Amino acid sequence: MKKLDINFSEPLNCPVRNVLDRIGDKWSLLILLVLEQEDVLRFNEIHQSIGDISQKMLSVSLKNLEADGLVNRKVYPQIPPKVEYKLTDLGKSLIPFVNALSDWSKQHMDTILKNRTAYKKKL
Amino acid sequence: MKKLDINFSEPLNCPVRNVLDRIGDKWSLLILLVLEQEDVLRFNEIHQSIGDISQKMLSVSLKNLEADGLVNRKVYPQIPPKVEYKLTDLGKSLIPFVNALSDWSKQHMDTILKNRTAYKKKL
DNA sequence: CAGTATCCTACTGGATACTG
DNA sequence: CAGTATCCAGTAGGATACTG
Repeated sequence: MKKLDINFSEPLNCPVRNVLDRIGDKWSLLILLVLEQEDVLRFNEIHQSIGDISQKMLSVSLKNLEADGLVNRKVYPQIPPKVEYKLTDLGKSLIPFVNALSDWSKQHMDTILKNRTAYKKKL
Repeated sequence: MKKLDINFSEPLNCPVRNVLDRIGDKWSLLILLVLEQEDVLRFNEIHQSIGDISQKMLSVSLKNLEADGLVNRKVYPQIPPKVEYKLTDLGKSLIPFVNALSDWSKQHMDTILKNRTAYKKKL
């Protein structure tokens, strides 16, 4: 058997797994991109920007992003409460790669969709 | 409310969603990276390279990648059967972005893990 | 060798209702 | 306003056994 340089099967050791576990969920990347476009947003602003995300998932995703240090959460102690979210520098540093991926997808989306259709017909 | 350039909530219209749905699963990217390192691999070689993937998930993931046109599947009609997998040009074109993401992750993994620990303590 | 088929669990994420 | 709490359904994915 061929020996690989990277041991992909060791999740803790594997950068791909590490980045994907955070990024590969349904909403995190979307939230990062929304925050990048608007700089600072409140909870409900993100909620409405994304549209079809539930309050629960927005809350969970924001917590995860905050825990990883990708998003900053600033609470204004007032009533009614006001909370602002923005990207940290670490979060910002990830954006170019996400955009690169998004561009690749834009470029090849048509091809991929055609491939899928053709593949189904072959079956 | 602020108006966003991209409508993220339209999955079919959203390149981020499109690329993520294929990429964000547990194994697809790993398979692409393994194939990139080894050029051509048979089913069981991929299986053993990744280590902890089940036969089922390898089969499913390979089918998806093949359907999208990212991986080529070549069958040698002989007994016992022999099937070779390799990246298509489309598949290869995705690799640099995956590697970029992987590099970012390598660079910041320690920071992120520390952030997570610190965040937990705050709770 | 290269998969399928079947069963099963655990987690993701949605809907709804409630709260400081 | 900015969330929690609770319940629930669908699915991703693992274990095992089997097949051409």
